Amino acid sequence: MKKKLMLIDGNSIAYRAFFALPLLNNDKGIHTNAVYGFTTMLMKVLEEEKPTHILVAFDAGKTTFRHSTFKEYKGGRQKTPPELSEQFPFVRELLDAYGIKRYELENFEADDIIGTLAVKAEQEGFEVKVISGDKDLTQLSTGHITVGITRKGITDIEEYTPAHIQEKYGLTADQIIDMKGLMGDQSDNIPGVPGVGEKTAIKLLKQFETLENLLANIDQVSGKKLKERLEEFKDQAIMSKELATITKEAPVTVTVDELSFEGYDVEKLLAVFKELGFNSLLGKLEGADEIVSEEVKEISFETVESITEAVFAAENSLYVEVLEDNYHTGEIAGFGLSNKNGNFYLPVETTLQSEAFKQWAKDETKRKQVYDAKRSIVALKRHDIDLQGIDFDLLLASYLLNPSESTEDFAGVAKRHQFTNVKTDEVVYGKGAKKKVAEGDVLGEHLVRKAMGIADLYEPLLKELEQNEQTDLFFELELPLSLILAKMEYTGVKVDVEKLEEMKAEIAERLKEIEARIHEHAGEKFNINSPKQLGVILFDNLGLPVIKKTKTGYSTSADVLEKLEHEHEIIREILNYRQLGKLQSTYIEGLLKVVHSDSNKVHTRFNQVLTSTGRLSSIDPNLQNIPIRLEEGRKIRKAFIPSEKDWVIFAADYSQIELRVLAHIAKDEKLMEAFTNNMDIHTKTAMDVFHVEADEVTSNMRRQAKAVNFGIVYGISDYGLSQSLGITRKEAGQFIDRYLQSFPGVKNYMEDIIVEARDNGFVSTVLHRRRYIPEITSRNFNLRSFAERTAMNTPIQGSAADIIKKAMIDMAARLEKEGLRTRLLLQVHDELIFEAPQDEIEKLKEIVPDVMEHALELAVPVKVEYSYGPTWFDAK
DNA sequence: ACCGACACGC
DNA sequence: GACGTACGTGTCGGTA
Repeated sequence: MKKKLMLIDGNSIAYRAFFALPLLNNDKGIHTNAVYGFTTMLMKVLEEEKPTHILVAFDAGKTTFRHSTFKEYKGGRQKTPPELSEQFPFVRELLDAYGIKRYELENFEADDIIGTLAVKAEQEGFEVKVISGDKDLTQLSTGHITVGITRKGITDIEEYTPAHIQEKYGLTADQIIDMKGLMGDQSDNIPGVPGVGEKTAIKLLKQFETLENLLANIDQVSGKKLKERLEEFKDQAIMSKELATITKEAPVTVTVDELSFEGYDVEKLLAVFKELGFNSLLGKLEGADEIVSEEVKEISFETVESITEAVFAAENSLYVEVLEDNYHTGEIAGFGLSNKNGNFYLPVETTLQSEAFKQWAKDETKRKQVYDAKRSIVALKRHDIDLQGIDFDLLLASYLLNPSESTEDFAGVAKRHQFTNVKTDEVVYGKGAKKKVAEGDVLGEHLVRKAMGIADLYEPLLKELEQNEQTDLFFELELPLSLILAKMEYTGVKVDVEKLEEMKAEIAERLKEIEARIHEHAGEKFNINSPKQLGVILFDNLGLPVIKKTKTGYSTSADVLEKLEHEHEIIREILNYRQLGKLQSTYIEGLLKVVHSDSNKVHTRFNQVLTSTGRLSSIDPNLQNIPIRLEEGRKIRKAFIPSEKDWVIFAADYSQIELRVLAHIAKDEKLMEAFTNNMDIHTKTAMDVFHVEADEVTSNMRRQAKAVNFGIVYGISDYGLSQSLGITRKEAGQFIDRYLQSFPGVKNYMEDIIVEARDNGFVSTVLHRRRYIPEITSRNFNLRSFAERTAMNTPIQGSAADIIKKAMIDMAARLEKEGLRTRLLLQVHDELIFEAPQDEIEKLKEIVPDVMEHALELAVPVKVEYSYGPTWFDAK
């Protein structure tokens, strides 16, 4: 096996981790963010690189040999924050548990240790991988030494090979130090030549190759000022280069062979992870599963073969297990039940046939606490069992307490709330192809533990909700909504399969023709769906100009192709091919795959516990992204039809709900006035941003205003806006500034909400939905900016989600009250789609807008538009 | 089995 | 001055 040495710059990675992550505390009040970041980075690189040898190098003491050259070296640096210093002993402890050697050397920096060992190892035939957060290290890169520099956060690593350096800077790795000599390095207090930055340095080095050669030929430099500067700071440049040069001859006392890595000691490492509170990482430790799973305490439970009323109590924690993700098709595997009578395992066959169970299930006075109410309801409903009286959903409660935490498996959710007496599903059932229902007692015990977990967490989670003022949000909004969603999903949407088959045949024909023409243009056959092959055809063979690159090659995305449209006829064909191909594979074939053949219906699943803003998502099939924008795609909607003869599809959507919410939250006078007067909001925005009258707003101005409004609603950056408008970032930034000047109330809101997020650590919606935004205090500009946009955007998007959710609940109640047969089928973020009997249309025209518009009262009017027809396509 | 590129909706 | 820039779902090709 090839020997591979990994050299990690310990100080640098710890620093990066510390500044990239929010200040985490473990339960003992020790800060752990740097250790945590260090660990995640380590796990990732061990997994990816599989090194045979490793060393983590640290800086030793304050002074190094460089200080004798320049006593100000690294001067002006801020003191290491105590919150970070206190973490270093834990980093060392962590490395020891990993069985990774660490090393420091008096008078030398970690860089020098790494440089020296890298060269030694390369000479001994090793592949060498260096990991640091400091770009200086890239100078070490050679054919066998690759330097990985952490990018965003700490686990995203950019690989610097000589080729990559050449591509990025147009320089060789050796020239990196010449560049540093010229431009200096503020963080190390290396002066360089004042006025010379990266751009100038690269330009000069391309011409003169080395600093020495440049300084010997200053007369050939163009630019008077530059010449003078180089002349004046000649010595300083030489010294700077010297400071930036990593020595490859440090008196390192370890040999490369001593650094062999034998793999970590699982038990030791587990102990360290536990001490630090790294619960989320426990599961990622290979071999840890067995150890973790051994730790659950013993429980006793009873397997109930024949159910009588006596097993149930007034309050019951019930866990319904469906192993498959898709509970519309997957079967129930069993039940766990926990109440004051004891802990019970109810095997699936007997339970589903038990009349006692059925009666208990539908008795709403018998209270049930569950995990994932919607899943439980639908799974039971398929067996004609009506589950009523649910007054707690652990999954839903946990989501409301922190929507950013993932909710993949019971054990993970429970553990977050300190219930650990349950194994993960993966441990019990296995994963991937090996996943299967556990046998009798093993299954029983697992399900009982889950029921016990629900029982255990019921009170504490209610209390937490109460403390967050989220009791109403839980009981009045999300829990009732889950019942409505269950019904919608179970009802399903009827699909015109014949229509889809027709479209499939027609599109297949057209695709074939386009494909032939594309191959004709290209002069050869290739896979048009492969961006890689397409890139070769367009940019290598046809020689079209390269607009954008991805990290794997040429970009062939639609925005790139649109810019090339006039360069070659093939482009138009490819765009058409893509459009039709998307329709065919995702929407026609994809939809046909998930149609239930007995009913010709699709049963999506709405994920109620996924997004951090409070929106729903939809899968299997995703019915929230059915095409509408382009006419060709919109036709897909013709295949969505009512499930009963002579019924119609009735669709109602909120007009500009997010911007109305913004007007409400920000109390912006002009925005409120615009909505009160029922103005076209994009035209109004254009008038204010461009300072023109209504009749002077051109279509282009309106288009730009619309994009700005879009940006406000989705929290995009100036860069994002520049991309969508095809303008520069600077211009986009100016647009945003002008917008904010035009709507000072909005500007104030944006400023205030950021302060609020910083003070509280979270932002809230009108119905007290929360989203924590720890990165808001990050010292990393990117993370912080992103967090700020999140803080601005979440209350807007989240409150809009609150409103439509409330409308769904009110709507269900209203339909019930009016005795209508109309059924709610879908929610698509700002619209509700129903199927309805013809004779209820007139009634719906009145009540649907009424209910939706008054779900929550805002400071501005809320407007709903509706339409209906024989298919979803016609409801436009 | 997983990742990146791409494309659809809001 | 660079960083890398709404989210969620699904398909495909390419590689493991």
